[in-house]
Amino acid sequence: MDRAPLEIATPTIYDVAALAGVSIATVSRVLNTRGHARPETRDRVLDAAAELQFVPNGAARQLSSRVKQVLALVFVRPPAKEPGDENDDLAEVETDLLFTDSVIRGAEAAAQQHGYSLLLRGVHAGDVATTTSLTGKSDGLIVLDQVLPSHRVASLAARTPMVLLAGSGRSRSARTVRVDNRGGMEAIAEHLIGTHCLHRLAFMAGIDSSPDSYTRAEAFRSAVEHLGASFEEQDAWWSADWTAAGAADAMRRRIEAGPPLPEGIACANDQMAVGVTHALREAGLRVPADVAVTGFDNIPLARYLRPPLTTVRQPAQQLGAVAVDTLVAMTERSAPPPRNVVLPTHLVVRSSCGCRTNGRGSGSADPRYEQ
Amino acid sequence: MDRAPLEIATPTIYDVAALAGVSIATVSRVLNTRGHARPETRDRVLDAAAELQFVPNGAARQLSSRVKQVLALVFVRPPAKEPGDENDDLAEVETDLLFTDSVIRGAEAAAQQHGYSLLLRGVHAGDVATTTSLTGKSDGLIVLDQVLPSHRVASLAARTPMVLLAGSGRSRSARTVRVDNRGGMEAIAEHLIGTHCLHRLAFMAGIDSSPDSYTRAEAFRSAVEHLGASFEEQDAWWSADWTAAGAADAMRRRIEAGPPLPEGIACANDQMAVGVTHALREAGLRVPADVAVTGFDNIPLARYLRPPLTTVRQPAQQLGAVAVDTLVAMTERSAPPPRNVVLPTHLVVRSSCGCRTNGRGSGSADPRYEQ
DNA sequence: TTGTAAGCGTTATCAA
DNA sequence: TTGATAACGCTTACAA
Repeated sequence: MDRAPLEIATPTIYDVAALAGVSIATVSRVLNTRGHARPETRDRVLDAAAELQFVPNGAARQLSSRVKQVLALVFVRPPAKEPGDENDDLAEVETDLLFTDSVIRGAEAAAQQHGYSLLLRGVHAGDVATTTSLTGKSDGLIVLDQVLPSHRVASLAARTPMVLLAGSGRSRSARTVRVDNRGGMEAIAEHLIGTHCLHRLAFMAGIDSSPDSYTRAEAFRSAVEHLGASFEEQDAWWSADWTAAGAADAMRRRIEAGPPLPEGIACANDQMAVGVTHALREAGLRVPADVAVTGFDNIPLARYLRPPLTTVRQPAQQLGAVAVDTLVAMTERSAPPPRNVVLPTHLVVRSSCGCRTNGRGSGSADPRYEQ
Repeated sequence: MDRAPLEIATPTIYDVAALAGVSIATVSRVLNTRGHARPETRDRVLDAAAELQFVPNGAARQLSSRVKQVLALVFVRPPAKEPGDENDDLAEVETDLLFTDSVIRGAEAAAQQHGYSLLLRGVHAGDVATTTSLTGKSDGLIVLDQVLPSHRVASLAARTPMVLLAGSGRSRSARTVRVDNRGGMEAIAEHLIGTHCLHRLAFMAGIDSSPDSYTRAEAFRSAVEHLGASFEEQDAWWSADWTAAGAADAMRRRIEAGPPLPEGIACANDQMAVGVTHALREAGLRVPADVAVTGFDNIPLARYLRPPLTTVRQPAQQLGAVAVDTLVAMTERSAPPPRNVVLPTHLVVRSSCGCRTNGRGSGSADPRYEQ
């Protein structure tokens, strides 16, 4: 308590050894509980380390042990906006990346369970240099969709453990983890057509360079046609982004173009479903009475929207977690990692498709109701 | 093209030097563009590095240069749920952490601009050990609210550059970055009382161990009383968490407890405002006609809710960015970092408070309308 | 059980 | 302009 605090800027293992009167090897062994030490020396070392508040230098440890205990996650950051209208744009960007956030969260949680930390890096699409440099700082790479062109993926994957996330799943060179987009959209199509007998359908897509968006659009279109409903070219709108605002704008334009409007609109994510609903309502149209609307993702607020949103649940956090598990398996060679993983999606039926929900009562907020 | 690819597991600077016929010192100089090299040797080195796809080992570089170019961000992860009802719980957890996600995003973006990566680590509240160990892997620490008890903060801050985020702002030992919670809640109180002449008000708080929640509750209560409206003990509900579901439950319980209900309910975040609105509507009450509801955060979907949510915008991304800027200033001693930063909040008036919004037309989706 | 010493792959300081 | 060579702080044989 009244002891003068030792003033060593940042103590090394040598300082601890000196204070405890042992060699650095002993300190290392004690601190890593490797080998056996006499209880007495053990205590001396521990005391010394505590007194100096010793924290091992990560770089040195990594260099020596050849293991970094770090996994890097690379994602695409939308290009920076002009300064000025900053705040509003930030809000939109935020919407845009909700999915990435969930993946990050899941990955971080899984990494932690394996004893790893997550190194985060947003890059511009195609930025090979920074992606590559992360290789030197981590034991393995998780690369989100759209970060690298496929030939780059191949050459990187040859040199370092790497998992490709949420892409088309077509890479031959890297392990891949993704979600069953196709199954989800087929379920939506079946529901709209089979249950609600809708015939004229449309799709609101996200950024058109995204395989996720493309796959969902394609799956929906082919399911719709296969089920005998129509899907006219005019009604395959492509919004500029994944946001509610972008979708609302696209919907307004479509409304101005004049009737006949489709009877049902499937959106590539939940935020866009919100935007579409908003625009329809502005124009005096009712959802779902006049037009049915569905989403994709099942964001937490989906069940509280009006009307509660029918959507597809995709396990975004699990996506990140599985990627980490795979990467750890590759790095530690503990178990043979699966080559390609496809996680299931589930239709979540609420009211925006036209299904009746007991608007009062606790029904609509009860997960059991939603299957 | 038809050259046999060199097979070196992971090439070092020695391999590059050998291939280029120079010393490792020269390789290092060329690659870091330090000092001058003859163009000819320069090219030889660059070619060799390219051919081997050389990527410097981060650990070695860090150890030698004493700079890691890594900033760590520590946040509290809610305790893990029991396996079993996994999916639904994940959805809730997700809601809960939106704020943290934004901070992370802002921090990552700022870090990147300074040339740093972000090391992410979720911990359980009070987990000193892992927090400390991050010290060894990074140049500085950003510690989110609730991670460490204050005496730990002090001792850690003495040993490593560190910024405390979104806390009470009371730490004497560490730099602090937070948001003007008080100003935001005062604006809400003034609006509800001054503009809408409401007299019986209530507050829906988040987790009660959170300084953010506490500060908002306190600020609202004192503003309300100062303005001559009433704030009765019975109506200071505390929901178990920050989620829509938790708030809906709390609201249902309050409704069951019987009238008189408050005329206005201020919530500590937007998600809870959604839950409160949902529960009120279940009970046949109209928002805002019967009860006004407000939020805090201004999440992207807020303007698309029904009714569009009156709330307080807080610059979550900027919070993370400022923390990083401060940390970098501390680490590089480039500029004197500010000791305590308080970022402004802004009232965003929409309709859930009782203000009229043109429900049709583009007004409600137009940011300019909202001040 | 403990200590000595050889790496780990860089950067950086000297000489040459 | 280049090349030896000494750190950097740790882990880990190998000896004692």
